[in-house]
Amino acid sequence: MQQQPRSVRTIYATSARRAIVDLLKSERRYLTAATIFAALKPAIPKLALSTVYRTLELLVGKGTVSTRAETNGEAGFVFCTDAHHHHAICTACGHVDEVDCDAMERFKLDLLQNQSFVLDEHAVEFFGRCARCR
Amino acid sequence: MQQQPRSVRTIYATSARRAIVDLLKSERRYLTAATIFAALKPAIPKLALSTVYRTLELLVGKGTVSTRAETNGEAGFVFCTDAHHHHAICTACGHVDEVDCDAMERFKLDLLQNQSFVLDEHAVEFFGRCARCR
DNA sequence: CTGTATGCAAATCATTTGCAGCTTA
DNA sequence: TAAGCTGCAAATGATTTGCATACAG
Repeated sequence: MQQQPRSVRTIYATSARRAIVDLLKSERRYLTAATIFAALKPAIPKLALSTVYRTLELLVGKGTVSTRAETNGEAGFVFCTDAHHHHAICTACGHVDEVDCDAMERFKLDLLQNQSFVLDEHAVEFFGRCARCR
Repeated sequence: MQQQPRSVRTIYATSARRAIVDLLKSERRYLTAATIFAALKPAIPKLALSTVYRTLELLVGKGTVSTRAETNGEAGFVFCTDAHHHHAICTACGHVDEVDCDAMERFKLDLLQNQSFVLDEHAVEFFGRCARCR
């Protein structure tokens, strides 16, 4: 079940890619492809929306970016680490923080004891107020 | 911020609606509009996909059905109660169980004490093995 | 130079909508 | 009967893809 090395493909560090990663890194909240495109278009006039989509797909594959479906059907993207974690989303500013898993582990044990459900995977999103907005 | 009573609209119990609800009730796992359509088409030849969508929208509004985005971009729908709860999804059969919130409340307290994050809302999905598939 | 990435425009595909005819209450 | 539904076909809107050209290494 190993990932096949498929003849090493060199990934180029182009200006478009750098710009997209930089934006995601500085924003740290869910952005749609269209939003990213609109934000960078002025600085990079020849940028194409398809390039944004292709770059995001690449980043999600690398684990550098996490994605989720927004309520309106669009996809949102955030910069994040690839370690297992969950998102704490501020309802005031949209800032996305990562939540460590220690508390989650305790919760998992609790769930097993009280509902005898064997927890393998979980997807969690928390909505509340971050330190700055409190 | 109250919901306006908007001149009471009578909701008809049509055969198409009954069929869709019955299917969701008996399956108890995430189904896409297309899947539902394909499953009922043989029995109801004149059924239209748009009717399936319109019915699902109605059910989600009533709280009878819960929806989520599948990985391939389609929307999945499950029958469920309208009380606040979370889903425990069996990775073997896809069966969706509801998880009560007591454990969640304890988790919330834990999160506040250890990461000082004020939890307002949360969206959780658990993946594991249900009693039948264990 | 050579393998990658990009822009552009056209193609997909799930979901939505307008409208005239059909049903339910 | 009237208020709600439904099917049908066409419209929408996000995302994807083919291809010739531009660029990074």
